Amino acid sequence: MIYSIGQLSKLAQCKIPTIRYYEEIGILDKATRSTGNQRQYTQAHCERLNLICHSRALGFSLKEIKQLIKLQNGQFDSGQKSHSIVQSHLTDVRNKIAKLKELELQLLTLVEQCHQSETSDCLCVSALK
Amino acid sequence: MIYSIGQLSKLAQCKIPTIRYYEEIGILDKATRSTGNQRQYTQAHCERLNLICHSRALGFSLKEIKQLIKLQNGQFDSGQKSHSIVQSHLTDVRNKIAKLKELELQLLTLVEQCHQSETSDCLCVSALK
DNA sequence: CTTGAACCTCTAGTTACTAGAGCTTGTAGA
DNA sequence: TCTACAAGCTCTAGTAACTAGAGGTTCAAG
Repeated sequence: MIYSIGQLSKLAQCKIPTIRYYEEIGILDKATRSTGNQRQYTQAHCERLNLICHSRALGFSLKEIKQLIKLQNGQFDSGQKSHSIVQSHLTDVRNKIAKLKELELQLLTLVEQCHQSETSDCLCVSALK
Repeated sequence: MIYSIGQLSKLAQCKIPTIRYYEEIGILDKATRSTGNQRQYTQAHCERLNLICHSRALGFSLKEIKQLIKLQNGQFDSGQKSHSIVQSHLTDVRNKIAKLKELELQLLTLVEQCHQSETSDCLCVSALK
């Protein structure tokens, strides 16, 4: 299964120039090229790109994402170093989850406020059920 | 309770130039100034800054954060518009939570792999208990 | 008063995209 | 085969969000 950059863009919900950028900086493996010099991506590229984009949307830097990719590829440094990297990411993830749950509660509070401020016009509460 | 920019920086875990940047673009209210022209921040500033920094760390853009702040200040547009903004953010938050939980699982898998690849040197498993 | 830390503004650089110009390739239809 | 349009290419430069450093001022402690 071979994808053009446009197809990959749609699959991974990631803009074409961004994909080129990721390839240029090395976080996404270089694509092979057709005889017309067009990029040819594989399913593995697609999965990698999904990981990158989701992690970016969650606030991880590209540097952090690179670390994760290395670890997922089984490229472990010394046990202690990999351990501290994984541990650090895990702590970060759990902090983000906690913070997002707080934010969720705040947004639900806003729903209530929105309902109270414009009872006749606001469909917030019914829409959330 | 009045804070200098350095104090606020420590409280909110946010760099001084970033605080200045946020004030300049208007996402953080302007501080009053001392007779020596130094910024004087309040507890309210501190709470606002916490919201901004946490939201940034979670991958929200400053534009999105501005929207949230407006809503929290009770500045509602028409009911339909505020509803769709809140709904959109709530959906985003829930998606991020789901994605983070996936990532957490992946990291826990990495813990196992790390353990298997370097059993004698790796303290991952015991450290997580 | 002196000294060093913390503050100020301003300029410019870094990271992470994003847009557009000008060109080539691929594909569908006539 | 030709034409037209969509999708691809590289390159330059701009935007968003910080970040660093220069050169100066203010503050606080000794």
